[in-house]
Amino acid sequence: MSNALLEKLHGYAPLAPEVSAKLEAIISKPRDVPARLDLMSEGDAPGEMIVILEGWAARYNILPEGTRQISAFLMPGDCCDLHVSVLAEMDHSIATMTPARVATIKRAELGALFDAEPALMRAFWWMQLVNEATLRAWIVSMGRRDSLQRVGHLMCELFVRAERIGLVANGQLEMPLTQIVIGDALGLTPVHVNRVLRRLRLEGVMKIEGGTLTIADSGKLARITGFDDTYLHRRLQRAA
Amino acid sequence: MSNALLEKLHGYAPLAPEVSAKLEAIISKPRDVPARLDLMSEGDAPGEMIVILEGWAARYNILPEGTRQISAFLMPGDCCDLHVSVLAEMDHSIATMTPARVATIKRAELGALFDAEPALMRAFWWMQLVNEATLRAWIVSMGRRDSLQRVGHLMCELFVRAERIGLVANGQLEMPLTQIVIGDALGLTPVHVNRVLRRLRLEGVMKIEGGTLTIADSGKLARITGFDDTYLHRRLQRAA
DNA sequence: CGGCGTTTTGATCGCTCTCAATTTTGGTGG
DNA sequence: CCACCAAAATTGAGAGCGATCAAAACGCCG
Repeated sequence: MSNALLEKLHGYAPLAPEVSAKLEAIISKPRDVPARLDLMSEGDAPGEMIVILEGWAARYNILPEGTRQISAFLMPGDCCDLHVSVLAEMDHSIATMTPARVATIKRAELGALFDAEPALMRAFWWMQLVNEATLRAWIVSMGRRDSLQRVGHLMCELFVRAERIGLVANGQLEMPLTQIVIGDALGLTPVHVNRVLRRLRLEGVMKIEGGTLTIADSGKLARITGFDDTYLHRRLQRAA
Repeated sequence: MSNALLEKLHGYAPLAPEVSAKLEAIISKPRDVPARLDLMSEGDAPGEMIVILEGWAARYNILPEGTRQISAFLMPGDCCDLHVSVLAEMDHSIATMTPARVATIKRAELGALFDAEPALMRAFWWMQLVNEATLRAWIVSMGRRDSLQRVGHLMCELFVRAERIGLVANGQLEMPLTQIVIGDALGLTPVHVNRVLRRLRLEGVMKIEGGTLTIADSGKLARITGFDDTYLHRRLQRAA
């Protein structure tokens, strides 16, 4: 409850209380950051690992033509680069999409804790695997789904992820992403995102209204978009 | 020389001879597999880690409509899922694109070796990071580049990767991918891939002829596609 | 209340898909 | 070595999805 990261890891693989406590001990004091702030910039030497505790962020690249492509959304409990610190410099940037609360973990301390607590390392590995699977799902969307399916699929993903961390209430999710941002994530223009959202709304599938996402007919939405949430919550193998 | 994986790891972070030897010791005897064979299928419980020693493979998903989306190409030295074995089942398939020679490593043995040789684990981590960066670059291409840039960018990536493992001779690369496969990777129809390749050929930028890729004007190609190879070969940080 | 960014809607353009047919290539068996 | 076959490459014509350009309405924050 007190920490979105702990909660998330726990959801992957139950952690002993003393392990949670050890992890909590090396997480820095949270700090608040405003919306639209770069947490890490392309070209930076990666420093400490950043954890999102509240709010949303996104990984993105700016192309020579000035267009932006978002390749991932980060929600509470997500980490900005578990092991990027072995690299010399970032190949993309990460910015907050909303005001956010973040904390940091020193890589050396996390590494030491991994050595002491293999279960923790396994939990982080799983998190990393889910991230990778999400990247692949993104590629599938961009390559083989039309605009209606793309928008719907992304909303399905965000909804399921939000649900898992307790951000969904009454079947509704606070949706801080503008249509511009959604377009930057899906390779669409904001104008077209708008038309797609209207279509989904008029067909009674889902709507974004007043900054709130409501999925009216999840069955129909899943059918339209081909959404299959298994890539987000695969179970751990029984034995090591 | 004897093993593409060792060679690749060595390129990332020089390994002591005895470490290489230990790794080599747990790699199974290579076996030959024909082209278009699934090495792993979606839904399978992941077993041992597979290493490509010769030939090309690809990760892919089949969508409900029957279309295929490829999300990665695997070349000699690449691994089919370093840590996927913590998951219950594969969320995608991997198939050979050419006749190939592969070997396997038992996860438990690799894990034990990681514990004994941190440098080896770091090398594998780096490999994993490059894979992730490649996925992100793929997303950027799909979202923000037109067909000409997409095809050119993919060829740049494959060329650089092939170069690094000694597959390029006289500025030429044996290119086993059909236009159908290229289309499945880039979200384009084979017909359009064909037209794009013709344009690139007529403009004297690059050509695929007789199963061989030749980059005639790499500067022009990089300019057209916005290719920046830093995501493929970032240097390790000096100190831990 | 003013201003700016976002959302919304309309009209038109163009890149890529679709459908279709032909040519070329590579592999196989006689 | 040649005939044959299937798969891949190539080219053409036309359609459609999403982009672009433009403008108006809305909402939020100072």
